[in-house]
Amino acid sequence: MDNTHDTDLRIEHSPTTLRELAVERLRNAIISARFNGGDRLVERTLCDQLGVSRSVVREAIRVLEAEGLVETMPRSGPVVATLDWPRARQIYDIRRLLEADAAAACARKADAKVHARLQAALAVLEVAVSEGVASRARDTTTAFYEVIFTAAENDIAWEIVKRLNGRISRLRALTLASTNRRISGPAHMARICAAICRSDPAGAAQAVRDHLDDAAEIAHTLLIEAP
Amino acid sequence: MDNTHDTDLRIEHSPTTLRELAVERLRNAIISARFNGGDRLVERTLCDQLGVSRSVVREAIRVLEAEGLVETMPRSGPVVATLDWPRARQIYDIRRLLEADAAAACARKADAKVHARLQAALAVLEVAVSEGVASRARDTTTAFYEVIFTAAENDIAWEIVKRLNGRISRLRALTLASTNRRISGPAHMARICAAICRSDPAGAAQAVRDHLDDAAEIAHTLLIEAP
DNA sequence: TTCGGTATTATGGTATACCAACATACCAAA
DNA sequence: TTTGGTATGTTGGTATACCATAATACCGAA
Repeated sequence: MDNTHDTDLRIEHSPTTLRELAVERLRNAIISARFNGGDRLVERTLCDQLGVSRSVVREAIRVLEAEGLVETMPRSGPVVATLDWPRARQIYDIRRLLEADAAAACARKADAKVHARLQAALAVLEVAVSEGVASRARDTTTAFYEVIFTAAENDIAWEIVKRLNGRISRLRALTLASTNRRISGPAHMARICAAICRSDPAGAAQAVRDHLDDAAEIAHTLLIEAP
Repeated sequence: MDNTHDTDLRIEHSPTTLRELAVERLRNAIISARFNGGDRLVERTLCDQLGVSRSVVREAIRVLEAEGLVETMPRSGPVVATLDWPRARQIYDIRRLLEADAAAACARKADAKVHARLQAALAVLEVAVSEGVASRARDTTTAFYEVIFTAAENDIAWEIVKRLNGRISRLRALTLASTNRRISGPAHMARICAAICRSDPAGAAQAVRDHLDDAAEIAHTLLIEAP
């Protein structure tokens, strides 16, 4: 009996708790605009809606607070976070810094496998955007960037970016799909992909910055002109 | 009766919940190394130590998990997060990006009041470091950076940086106080302060990067050579 | 009709109870 | 001594109870 690979028999059972399910369900409800910015999140109502006890709801709210999706104000309990332009601007600024850095690192480190993965993600993304379903466009873009951050070995930055994206999720869906752009969302991604695949860190970083400059400009228009 | 400043009479009473107190107490216990990386955080034990019910403890743990100070593994409950060099490296990388950007923005935006505030914070910091109490050095450095981020109007980035600093808190105290540096911690801060006060964005950003390069190198030494 | 006082309801904060799952201790048999 | 089976203890996950506070409704007096 060869015991060299004992770890192959290890049972890795990670039970999903109600809390985790509640977090995910609420997060999606917020991101998909089922709950809008400023909406009260009343614990007992959420209990009814989710079919769980208040303990679970409260802990889930703590998690979502930490993600910036929920704000708890004194005397009025948790509400869905609102987003104004100054905050959105900050989020785009931070993303620009972190995503450009990750793209550059990815361009330096990526091998042929990563290139293939990135190109596959781009293809899926292009289909999703052309189909015009905002949530699909957003999810496939997230997957595209995940390839980049994973290859860049920046999982902490990726966690931060994901959270920031959660906070601007409605904006993001709109800006990705926006048709009044000089360069479409997918075309921006294609430029990022091309720069990474020719191992051009500076070009990749610049392509990311271009994309985010564009997205931020659209977000600004959406937030300032249609409050 | 002039009602122009009705808001001056507004009572802004924000009650501090047990949860908030528990979060703060636990966070400090982790940051100050009373709990070390890998230590089990057993709920019922924490209840006894903190003198609160399990509800409060559980919600506090959810918050600290979100900050990255606590990790909950399947089947073994929450433990204090450990820190290895790859993760520390990422944290220093992200800080470098965000802090350099904030310093540059601060250098562009700061007026004489901000300069004075920054210089005052630097003076306090220098005293604290010379006194050799690590927690004081850390807190005063945090205050120094808070002036910068506030002036840069980057409160979201500041939240992120604070959290990241929490995760490397023990390292941070050691690197700030480290005496085997070509340029001391306070001297680095003085360079940052000087660049900001002469309104030199590029110089400020570079001074921050120099500081963080130095700190990361020391952290690397500490983590790799003394595991 | 307006206003003040009181009663009622809603809600968040906190404590406690219950249960399932896992870990550990103990004991008897081989 | 080793091993298997059982009992016991520990612990996290979840549900529920209780309480204080704030908000709202209601009613009577001016």
